[in-house]
Amino acid sequence: MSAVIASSATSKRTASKEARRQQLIQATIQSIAKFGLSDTTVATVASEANLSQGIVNLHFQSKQGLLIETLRSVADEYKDAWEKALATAGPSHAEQLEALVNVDFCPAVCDRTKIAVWFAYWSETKSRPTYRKLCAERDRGYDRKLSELVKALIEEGKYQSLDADSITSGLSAMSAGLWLDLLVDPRGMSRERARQTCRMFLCQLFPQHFTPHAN
Amino acid sequence: MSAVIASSATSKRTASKEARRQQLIQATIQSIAKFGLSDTTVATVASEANLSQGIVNLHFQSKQGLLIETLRSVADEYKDAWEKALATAGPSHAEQLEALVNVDFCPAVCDRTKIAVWFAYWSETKSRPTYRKLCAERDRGYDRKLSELVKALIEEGKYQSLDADSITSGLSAMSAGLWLDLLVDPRGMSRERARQTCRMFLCQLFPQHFTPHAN
Amino acid sequence: MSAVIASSATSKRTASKEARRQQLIQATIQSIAKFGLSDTTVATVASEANLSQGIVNLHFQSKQGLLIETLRSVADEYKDAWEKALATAGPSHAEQLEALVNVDFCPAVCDRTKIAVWFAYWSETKSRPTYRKLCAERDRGYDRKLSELVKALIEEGKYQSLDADSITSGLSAMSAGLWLDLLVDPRGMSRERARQTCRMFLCQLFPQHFTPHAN
Amino acid sequence: MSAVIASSATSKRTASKEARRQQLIQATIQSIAKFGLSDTTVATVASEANLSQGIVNLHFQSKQGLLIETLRSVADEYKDAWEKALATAGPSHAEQLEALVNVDFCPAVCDRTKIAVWFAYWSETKSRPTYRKLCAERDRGYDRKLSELVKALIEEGKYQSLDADSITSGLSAMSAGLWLDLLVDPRGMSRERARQTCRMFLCQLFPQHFTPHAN
DNA sequence: AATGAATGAGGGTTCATTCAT
DNA sequence: CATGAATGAACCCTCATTCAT
Repeated sequence: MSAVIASSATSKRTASKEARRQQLIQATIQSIAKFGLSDTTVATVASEANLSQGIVNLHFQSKQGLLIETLRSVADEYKDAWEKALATAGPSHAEQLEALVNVDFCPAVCDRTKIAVWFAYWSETKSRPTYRKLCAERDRGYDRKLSELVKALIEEGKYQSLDADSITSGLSAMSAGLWLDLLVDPRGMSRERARQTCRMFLCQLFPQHFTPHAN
Repeated sequence: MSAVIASSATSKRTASKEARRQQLIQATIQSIAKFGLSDTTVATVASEANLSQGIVNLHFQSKQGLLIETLRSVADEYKDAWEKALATAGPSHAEQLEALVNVDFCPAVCDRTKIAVWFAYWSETKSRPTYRKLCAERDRGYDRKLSELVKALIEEGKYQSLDADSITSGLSAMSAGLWLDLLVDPRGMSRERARQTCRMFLCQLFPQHFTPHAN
Repeated sequence: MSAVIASSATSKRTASKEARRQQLIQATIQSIAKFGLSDTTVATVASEANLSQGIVNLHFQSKQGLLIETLRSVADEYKDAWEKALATAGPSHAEQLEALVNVDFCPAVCDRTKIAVWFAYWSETKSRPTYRKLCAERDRGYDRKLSELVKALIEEGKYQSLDADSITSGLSAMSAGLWLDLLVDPRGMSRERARQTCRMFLCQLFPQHFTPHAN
Repeated sequence: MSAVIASSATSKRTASKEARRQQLIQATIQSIAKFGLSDTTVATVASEANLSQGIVNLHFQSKQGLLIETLRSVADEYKDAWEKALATAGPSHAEQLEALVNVDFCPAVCDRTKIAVWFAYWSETKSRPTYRKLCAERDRGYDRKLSELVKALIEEGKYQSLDADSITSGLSAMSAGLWLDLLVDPRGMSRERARQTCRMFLCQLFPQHFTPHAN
């Protein structure tokens, strides 16, 4: 579904090239998780990938290029994940909303190394327009979908006291904040606890649609 | 209340020295906000402070020392803020809880440059034990207080369906996530909107204690 | 005989790497001789070698590493020289002793740039244990051999008034002192004069074995 | 006798000034002995003297100035010592020669910190004309006197086989070499052993004038 | 396509020197 | 006189990038 996978269907040479790029992107993710973004150098990436120094500038024009492609890769993967989750989930608005929220805590997406990458880039977003653009794209689609579903649910359930925008912002923020907990204090927070926490709020907000323990 | 202010009352020589340290810490905050942590160099800090390069190693032994003191300063300030807020607020549990939650969105604390600092350090927390320790200290006190108040409110209001731990984690996470929105997308989020978002959730969770529009 | 020459017989890649190391060591010797040890910087060495600054840390981990390898190189060369001299010289004790003493004044060893290196390191020996260790190793073998030969000659010639230890120390010291003269006042002292001076003392000490002008 | 002492007889202010200079020179000697010349900084000197940083540039124009005055001080002291020794010793040539040689191993002169200073400067003599000049002055007088006495003794004792210049150079070099031993390997060499070593050579060279054990 | 030796700009740090106190 | 905070040039070292192999 992603551009990456698509291109692997071309000639062998191109495929090999793409494989190298993926290898380097994965190594970059590992390096950022291990050493942090400031201590991630071309050398740490190459070493993580068991490849030579010069390889990065061969496949990406520069270190900056690699970093951007890495962010794009993580963002693409995220988008693929929630699009797939929505496609797989039941058709009701509640089911769709639950699927969307749960994506943030499924193993494929909610991986500590990937979370490390997200926060690394978010923290530099202010000084790097390119990062912001990529991050914003990620959020735009997700938030729009989330907003749609929240609005639908409110209408459906006549939850008159609820403000859709606040709910959307709040749920989205809660996810991000729980990710932060998973990153900073993995002992105090787990994927499962994080998921339950979100679910609890859904139960309180939409009692007609979500009930405790119903997972 | 903070060590910084207290020490400024000592001898002129010491005060001057402490003033320089504060000046450099403020410059560091500005630099991190402007350029990001990876692009914050001794040169950018010195320039931001309109001082010479050598000054950093004169007052802090190293760049690393300055960065740690900067984090400590922001963390101290945060702690001072919520302790003061609790002391100022009304005595009821609801009032105390509201005060605690609101602190995160008061101008002194919820400043975009300071938020940039928080996320910069959080994102390196995995590879830098010292950062984690300092950040953890910050959260420990706050979270404990938050947890106490949530539990008291649940008991008071007989909110039987609520799980105190989930509420605590969720509220705390929501704050952090809203900060992230303020950092990454300041146009889409404001301090006021963030505060209202949190309040909306409090209203839903504790309808007996919090009602809409009652600022 | 030396490790350097031996290794040049290995693969081209390794040889090239070893050649660079040698080039840098030679440049270091030149720099120390020209500017003194305190004024020898990575820049002066790189410039002397017509290479870039970064090269030193590429082949030696640090400047300190280069300095130590330089001392080791000079010390190894010295050891090779006197071992070879002994192997080449006639078998009699007197011939062996003469060869050993003469080594200190042969062009390969008694080069003003190398002498400059010796004294540079000797003068820092007190504060740098590594230097002392390397220098001590050099002296140990030489002095032991010198001592052996002096003792053998005393026994052979029944020189009852001579104390072997004093002779050994004295001859060894005289060589070092003559090197100093060559370093500090090259106009007032020459290799040849230095050699003759030593020889004169040998004639006086061991009249049966050494006679003037017999060179 | 030295200029330093002489000037201390002037006004109180000047005396105090001179005292500070002496204090700093002594601190410099200590620092060179402790850390080596390359690691001797204005800071180490000031610390050794328990004074503030700026003091060096107050009393000497520059660090270089202090270093030169330090060398001059040690050289002056040395000259004073041997002049005094000659004045005190018996009138015979042999007595004068013995006194001159012994000066190099008397506690006042043959101090390891001072020897460290000598070698520190000698090793930089090639790149620093000023050092060479000061060191040369020291040697000139001493060597001339030594030469005179050796010549007188040769004539007196009809030591026809001896070459005065070689003897002079040899004795002088031996002294320097023994100093080096004292500096580099203080456990293997002592002032007393060094003195005995020189004496042994004198006995062999001038048997009519020097006899063993006649301290 | 891949390597890794080499480069050199720029990083943090040291330190001789200056200067207000 | 003496101090020590402040400066800035120059140090060693790192690292993204280039290039011959």
